[in-house]
Amino acid sequence: MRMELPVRQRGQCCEVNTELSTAVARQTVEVLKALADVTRIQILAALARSEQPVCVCDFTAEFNLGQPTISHHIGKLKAAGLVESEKRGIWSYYRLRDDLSPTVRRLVEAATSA
Amino acid sequence: MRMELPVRQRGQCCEVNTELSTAVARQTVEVLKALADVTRIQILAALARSEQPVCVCDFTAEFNLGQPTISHHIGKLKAAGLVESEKRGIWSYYRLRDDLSPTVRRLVEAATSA
DNA sequence: CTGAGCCATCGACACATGTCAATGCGATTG
DNA sequence: CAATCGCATTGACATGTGTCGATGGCTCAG
Repeated sequence: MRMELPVRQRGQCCEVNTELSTAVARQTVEVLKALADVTRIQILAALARSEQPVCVCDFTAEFNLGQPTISHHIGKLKAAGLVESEKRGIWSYYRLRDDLSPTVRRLVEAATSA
Repeated sequence: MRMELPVRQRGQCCEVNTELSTAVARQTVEVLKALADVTRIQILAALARSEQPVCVCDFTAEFNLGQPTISHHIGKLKAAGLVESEKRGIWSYYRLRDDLSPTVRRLVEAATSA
């Protein structure tokens, strides 16, 4: 089942099929960087599962982190376009955006499912 | 279609359903961090599409980066368990591992498809 | 109006990360 | 053996990132 290793000649490299434009890659990386943190991925998993929007104080109570840190993480999720917020009275309610692109949605699902 | 915002009381936060253990999250983040770089995601996309294993010099020629930098990135992909290598003669051949867990495989596909 | 609760922002700090130049090492060619 | 090639490793540097304490603005209860 192993692939055959191609025969090479010194000083002669092969063409590489990137097939993934730098622009697209950059955009995907933006999302991946937003996901690549333990706290943020747990926040996102909670939002993906929650029936109702969640407040910042809920996360502050759940995780062992200060409130500014939670705000910072949620801000990153929002900046990446993964999360939207709605302020009512004292509270800021957050939820997963429902207009994510198919690619981003698949990434989020894969990252928060396991 | 908007979710109803729950009614809150001051000084009383709600429970949060993380439902994603810290251990699992940490493991997923490990993979996400390996993917969250423009160069690495392009390398991985090329490996995922290539019929044959690819050498380091191929990437060095393709991207506008030095050879140590490419080696560094491939090393990260290997450390994350996404890539395996085989050395023959002068060349180090790299390919995408074929024994990835379903979750990791979905992540890689979602990240390299768009 | 006043105090208290919720949250965002700012400044600071330690640490991780991407990049490069220089070096080293094994394999191959001459 | 000597020179060259492919690649990994090292050290150094600038930049990005997670965390915290302090602060300030906003809203509601009294």
